Amino acid sequence: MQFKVEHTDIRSNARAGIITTDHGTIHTPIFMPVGTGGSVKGVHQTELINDIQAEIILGNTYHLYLRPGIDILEKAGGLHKFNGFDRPMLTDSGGFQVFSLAENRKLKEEGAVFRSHIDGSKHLFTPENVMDIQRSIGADIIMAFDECTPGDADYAYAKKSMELTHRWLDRCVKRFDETEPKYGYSQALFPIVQGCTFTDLRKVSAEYIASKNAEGNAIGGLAVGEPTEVMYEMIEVVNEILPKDKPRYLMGVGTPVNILEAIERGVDMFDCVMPTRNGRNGMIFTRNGTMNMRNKKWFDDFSPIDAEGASFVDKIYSKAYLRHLMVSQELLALQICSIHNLAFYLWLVKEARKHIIEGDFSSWKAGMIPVLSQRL
RNA sequence: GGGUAGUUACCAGAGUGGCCAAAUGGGGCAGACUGUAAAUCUGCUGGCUUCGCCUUCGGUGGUUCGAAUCCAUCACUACCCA
Repeated sequence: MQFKVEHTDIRSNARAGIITTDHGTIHTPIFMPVGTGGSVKGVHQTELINDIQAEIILGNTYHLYLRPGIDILEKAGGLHKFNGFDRPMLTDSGGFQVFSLAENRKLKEEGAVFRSHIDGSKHLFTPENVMDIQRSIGADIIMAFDECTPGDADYAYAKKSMELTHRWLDRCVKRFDETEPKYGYSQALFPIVQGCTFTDLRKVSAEYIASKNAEGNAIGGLAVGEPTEVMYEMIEVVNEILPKDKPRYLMGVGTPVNILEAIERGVDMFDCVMPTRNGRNGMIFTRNGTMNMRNKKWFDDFSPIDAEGASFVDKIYSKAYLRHLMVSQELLALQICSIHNLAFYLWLVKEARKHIIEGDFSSWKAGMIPVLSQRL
């Protein structure tokens, strides 16, 4: 994997770059649609490529390990072969599940003992086997196994948790270096900064992560309950330290506004379930604000879903029709909303990139922020 | 023509003397959702000048301190017998 910064904004830390992987190039800043179980829910590969123009998507170690299981993925020849997406992919390590499945897991130095959300069976994730699993899944970018510290953790817990993540990182790196890719193309390992909402911990963590000299670096443990302003502050603190010549990935974020704010602070990569999950729940993001497609007010609005939208669904379907589909619980509603939202997110980062290159990112962003959070 | 069962809020359907503005489900309205245990979850859903008041349980008239609940009668619906 290679990364090249093409342009850096004059007034901010925003930058435009290119990541090159064996499965193709990624133009940053980029948004990565989340396909936890090997599929971006409700969206075909052709739509991802042609309509949404996704350059990279995510998968999740925890979910893929539980189902279909690593044997099947190896037999398939890796996730790319299995799901038919021939572009770059990234797998999360399962670290987030250590956080989100908190009631069903136990943390130890060795790793995390989980109970499967599918059948209740017990499993152990260690930095070593998580590396092995991600070798078998075969994503282009794989993530270190971390503990995603809750946003409201106290200092003592946050410190302990961060230190555990660092020790786990060392073990991840060791195992990663000892092993080879399984399918003939290279994989990059990204470590993850933790430290919760504490500036000094974030600094310590960023320095530690930077010292690993990885091909890219991630910021984790944000947008997990802390105030938005604190999240921005943490991004600033961390990006001050993380190397400029490596891509920075802000994990799990976020709203369109969050993304522009983070781009301004030097983040290059994003992923979030929001466009797909909220989409399935009837929320549509547009460059003019958001709409709840279940609301009565759309019932006789026959205008296109999004007249300025980037995707084909925006023009061929009306708001009234989409509301009807949503209210009727038609599967097509979920697909339309997911495709629209992902296309919008990809449009947003592409537009940001364009303005970074053209040199007017800050003023463009300043104009977008108030509009994006409007409620239509 | 005779018999039986029934008629409850937008719909379906509990409730059979006071704790009933009335369970539950659906529908409707609104909100939430940030490295996906999420096509999910949470509120509200008779009216009002909302610590209270008013109007509702097919219609009307009774019994009772008190009725969606008991009685009479009328109307309608379903099924059964002719």
